[in-house]
Amino acid sequence: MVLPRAAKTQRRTRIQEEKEEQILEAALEVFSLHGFRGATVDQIAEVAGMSKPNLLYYFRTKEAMHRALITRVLDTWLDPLREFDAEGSPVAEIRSYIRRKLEMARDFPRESRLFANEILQGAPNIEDELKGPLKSLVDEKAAVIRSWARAGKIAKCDPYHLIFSIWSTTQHYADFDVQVRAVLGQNQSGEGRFEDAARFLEQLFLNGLEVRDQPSAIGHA
Amino acid sequence: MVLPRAAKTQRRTRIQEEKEEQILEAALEVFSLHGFRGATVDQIAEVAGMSKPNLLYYFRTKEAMHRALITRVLDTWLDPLREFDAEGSPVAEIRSYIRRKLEMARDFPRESRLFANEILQGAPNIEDELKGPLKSLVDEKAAVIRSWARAGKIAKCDPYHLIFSIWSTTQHYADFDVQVRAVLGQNQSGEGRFEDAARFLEQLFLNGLEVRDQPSAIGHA
DNA sequence: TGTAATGTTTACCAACCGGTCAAATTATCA
DNA sequence: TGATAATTTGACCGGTTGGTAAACATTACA
Repeated sequence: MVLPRAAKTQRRTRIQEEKEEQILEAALEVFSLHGFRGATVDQIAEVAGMSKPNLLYYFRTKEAMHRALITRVLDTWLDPLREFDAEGSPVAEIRSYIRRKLEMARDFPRESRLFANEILQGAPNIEDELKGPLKSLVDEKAAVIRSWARAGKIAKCDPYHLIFSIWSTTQHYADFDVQVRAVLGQNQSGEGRFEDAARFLEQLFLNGLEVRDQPSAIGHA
Repeated sequence: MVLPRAAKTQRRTRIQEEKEEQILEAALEVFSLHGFRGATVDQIAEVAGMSKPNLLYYFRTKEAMHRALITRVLDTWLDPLREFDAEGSPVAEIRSYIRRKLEMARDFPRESRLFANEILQGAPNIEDELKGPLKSLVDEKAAVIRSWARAGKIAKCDPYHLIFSIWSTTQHYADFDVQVRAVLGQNQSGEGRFEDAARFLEQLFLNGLEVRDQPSAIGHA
């Protein structure tokens, strides 16, 4: 008898595990580049090196593939924020958070783009996950940052917008990679690019642009 | 005789001008939400309120529509950076640049998303424009920023990454709007959101997170 | 007004889309 | 080994895609 997907109570075959991995890898490649609607099953099948019906044997629909992929990526994508430690030193925590997010942008740009594509197109499939788990996690960490600010360990600021700005600046190097390369030119596109970005972002977030000789000459509004 | 598009030497009709505007408006709506491949001509035609063949009478192909749209948007999108004035006060220039970019993210989110979609998908149609006009403009402004840093008017920093970080933080509020709303919840999704973001970004870029009482206690690396 | 250019629509096409089906092939294990 | 279940494939389907042809309607203007 044909079991299109492994029955619920049955454990997965070795082949199933391998092929599903293979498919999700290919799906990541294609979805991250074209978004959900722009990606085609044929294309994913070709990248995965198997026939379309074979692919659809493991994931019955294009949407099921996308869902599986998004869920997995979203989970690992939030790891750096989870590690954000309330007990640690604020400066060290923020610096290492920036560094980790930047490393993820460098090492997993496709995951970043997949996520960006999804959000950009209105997040039709993960709205619940954004309003649920994501919001809870951010709320929790925002409270930590706020307590640091209240204790005078860092400047007073809106913790949510701080988190947004760390997300956006770091992910920019994955999502807008083409633009970054085009602007920097070939000379600066090498490995140094990553270190330059890290150095700048640490400076920006920890020290700001203020000239240190004139402590408070620059007010705001 | 049928002239699918206005002949080169002929000036454009009133109807031509109106309809092309109407089409590009609809195209912006659809392309910005689904990207190039994800958008369909039928959909654009429906939003524009005309039949598909009629639409294709003004823009012969989907790609021509997209190209016309991207070119126009890219041009106005760079206006704020063009206004960046070498003669002005660094603090005032940076602050007003942030403010203007943020206003554009608020008032023209579709334009921002269109651009983000294009870059995200590898910028197949505007690579030349990125490496040409865009790079030139950024190079020019980066030189200004560097001269400010050399003159001690602002802290020394990589001007390119500074520009990237202003782009990313401000455009984040347009491109990732769904996520921002989900995280902030309904209470903070109103008009105050914009002002909060503006206040935070000005603080971040002009003052940094440093506590002023201990001027240089926070080193980097 | 007449008429030629411009604008619009209906009907249509070939290619491609996501997905199905039944037959063929391969792995598993008593 | 043999039989049963798991995997793979080619052929195919109805719907959608970008785009075309030609008839029809409207505008601009002498």
